[in-house]
Amino acid sequence: MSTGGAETERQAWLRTVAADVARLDRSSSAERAADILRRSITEGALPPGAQLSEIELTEVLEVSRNTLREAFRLLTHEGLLVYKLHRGVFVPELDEHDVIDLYRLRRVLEVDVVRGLDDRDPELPASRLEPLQDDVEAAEAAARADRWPVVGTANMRFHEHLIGLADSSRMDAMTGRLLAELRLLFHVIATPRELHEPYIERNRRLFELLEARKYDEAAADLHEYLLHSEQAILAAFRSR
Amino acid sequence: MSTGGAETERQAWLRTVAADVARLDRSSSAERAADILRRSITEGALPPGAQLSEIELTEVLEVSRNTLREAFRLLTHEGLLVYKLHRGVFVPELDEHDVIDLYRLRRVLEVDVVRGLDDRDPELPASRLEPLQDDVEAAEAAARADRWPVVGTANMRFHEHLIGLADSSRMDAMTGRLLAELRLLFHVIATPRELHEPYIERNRRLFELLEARKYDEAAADLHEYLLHSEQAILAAFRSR
DNA sequence: TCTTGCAGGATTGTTGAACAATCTCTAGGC
DNA sequence: GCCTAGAGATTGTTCAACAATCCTGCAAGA
Repeated sequence: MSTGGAETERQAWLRTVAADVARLDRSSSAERAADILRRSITEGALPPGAQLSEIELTEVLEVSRNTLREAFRLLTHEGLLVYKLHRGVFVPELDEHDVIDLYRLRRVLEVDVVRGLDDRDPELPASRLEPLQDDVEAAEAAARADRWPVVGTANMRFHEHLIGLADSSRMDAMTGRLLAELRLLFHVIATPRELHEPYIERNRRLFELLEARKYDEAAADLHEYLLHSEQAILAAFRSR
Repeated sequence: MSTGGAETERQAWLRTVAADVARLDRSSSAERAADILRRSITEGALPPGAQLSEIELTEVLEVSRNTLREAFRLLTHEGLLVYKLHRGVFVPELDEHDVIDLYRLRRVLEVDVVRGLDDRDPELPASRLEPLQDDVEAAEAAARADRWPVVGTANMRFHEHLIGLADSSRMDAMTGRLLAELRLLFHVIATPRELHEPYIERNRRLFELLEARKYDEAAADLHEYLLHSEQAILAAFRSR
């Protein structure tokens, strides 16, 4: 084995270790509290418009008010909570304008990632697509089990992994935020099946196009896909 | 004056008042502290890699540790500070990889905004371009006065206002973050003149293309512009 | 000489209580 | 019925304290 080969291997190992360390380094209390609240919000236990009382949550989460407020700040900057000065924190109520705004950004970012794959194709190993395949299959399995919220989660993860192909930490962060806000919208829609079912098949087709390295075709497909999804949500929104 | 005209005028006024109120309603202590720190960082008083001591800053800013930590959180989510658990907050040290990442996002967002102006052209009043013109002229004036950091600020504001044409609050937020991080990069570069001078002229050309509603041409120009800027920063970065 | 292990000091993480500022809601006056 | 005033509740901010963790320097051993 050459020295160069050993060096890159060592670098790769160092990277995995660094990732592990970063995972262990979670700021504990505040972030743990934020994790619990995040799940409560994205899973709909805390509906849009709900107010989060400080004293109540300090008891439930067993953290001090200061730490709880730090958790609030974290979630505020993820778009999952909004502060109203001297009135408290609330789960935001998004409207049609937000749908349009969110989807505009999704289209810009996701389509650009797919289109950009052309340039970096040679260095993109096929294994990078595996997470996408897993997500597609997870969605299909959940659909067979009639578990539509799970389908929604798998579909979201598909798009997260899609963005991940760009190797851009900032795009990942932005996408995480966008998808979290999108989840907020889902909860005002009563029919999760109609909302998620069509995209199982579309995600599979998109995955197959990527696998075949037909990136331009995939980008065009994705663009139309997101327009379709936006219209579906807007329609559901208006008729509620 | 027609009723419709008066109505939009009134709406515009309401918007400015709302903005003023929002400015007064700032969460005071924490955000005020964050404002001061933000300036210190973006203007280079706190160089990349510097650690921010809590006890020291509580004395300087005259706020409690808790409030200061809240200010830290705010700046952390703007990308201007990074937390290291049990070690403190630091001004991040960006590298070439970050330059590439930042510029990739700038290109995607800014070019898309300009290209998208085509669709909403009829409803885009010419007055919307005024802030851009002001920025161009501010940069030109500052250049004549040989004040290159001011030129840099004006150039940045030009791009902020450019994104503002999209009327997307989320794009505005993202751009604010991206440009703040970009400022961080500028401070490792010793020659502000070479860094900012070429773009005064390019911004003016871009503005004139927008004024002439040649959006496709403007988008192509902007794309090439950002590639050029990225290369300039990368070059300055490597030869430091 | 270099590494390893161990205090000691310094800094951050978290808590709880306290008070000031602001909002909400109810009661009373017109 | 509508407006105003004040009580009560909630948030904004501070302070002091303690626990947990990190960094530094020094001594012991290979």
